[in-house]
Amino acid sequence: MIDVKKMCREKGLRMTGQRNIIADVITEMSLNGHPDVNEIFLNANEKDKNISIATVYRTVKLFEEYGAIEKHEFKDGRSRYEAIEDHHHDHLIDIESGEIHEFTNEEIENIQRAVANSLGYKLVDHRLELYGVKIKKNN
Amino acid sequence: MIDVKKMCREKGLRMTGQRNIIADVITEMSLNGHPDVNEIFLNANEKDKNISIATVYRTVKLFEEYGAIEKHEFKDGRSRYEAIEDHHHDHLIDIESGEIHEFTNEEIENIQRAVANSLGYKLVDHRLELYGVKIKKNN
DNA sequence: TTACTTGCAAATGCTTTGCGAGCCG
DNA sequence: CGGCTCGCAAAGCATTTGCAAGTAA
Repeated sequence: MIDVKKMCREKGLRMTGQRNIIADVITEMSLNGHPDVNEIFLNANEKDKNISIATVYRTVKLFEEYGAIEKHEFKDGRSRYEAIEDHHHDHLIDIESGEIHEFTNEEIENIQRAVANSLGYKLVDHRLELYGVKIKKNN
Repeated sequence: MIDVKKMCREKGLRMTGQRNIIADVITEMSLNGHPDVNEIFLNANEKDKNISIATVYRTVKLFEEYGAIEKHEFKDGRSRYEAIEDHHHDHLIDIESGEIHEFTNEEIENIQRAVANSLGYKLVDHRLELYGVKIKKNN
């Protein structure tokens, strides 16, 4: 996983107290999840009462523009974020629990590129989300 | 493409004047696009001034629940709809023009199912969108 | 110092909903 | 008739933004 604070600082983003805390919170929460803005806000605000949700919105947008975090819009309506990881991956969402699993599949990536080309396009972005229910073993 | 009006009627949905018009409009517009609620509203309202946007929202939700139309939420923020087609397909969106192309790829479908299974899940839904830019021939 | 940031509250944009009137079966 | 629908306007929700005060470099 990349270092959000470091990357932003190196790219010239002014790192304020709020931004540092928000970067820490996102990094931390990315370890086991894909937090939405409100969850990020709650955690950040706990560490510094002087952080508003407007700042969280402005900051995640900046971090995303600086290529330090990634935004996802799954079917639950809100935007979720995670620190950029070293390798690209897609997601499988448990529609019963909301649990999110990551997976990588090079084959799908290749076919996507081929499909885009066959339609006369250069693939610049994509979205692949699987929605499923846990398979129960004993029945 | 399925017959929206017929399917809803057969499944017992009360077909009012407004619903019939909205069904017609969506069927028509599905022939060459993926209209959003406002576009559907503008067309429907033209045929019958007595159709409000609230009714369009309520109606597309119903049609979707009755399995007659499909809802898509691409990265442009609003919901887009299209009459259900005979064969499943995914979409490639031209990020410059907004143009939407449909494609089918059985291989990707199979891999998705396999990936879900390998994670212990039964695939019940998925979302695959490609975003690209047109390849220009002469340069 | 000086441009960039922030918190607050107001404004957005899309979508949903309460309510009383109207319509379908 | 009786419940389902409708239009209207108000309400919701997530997100954005104007502004005056505060802050990093």
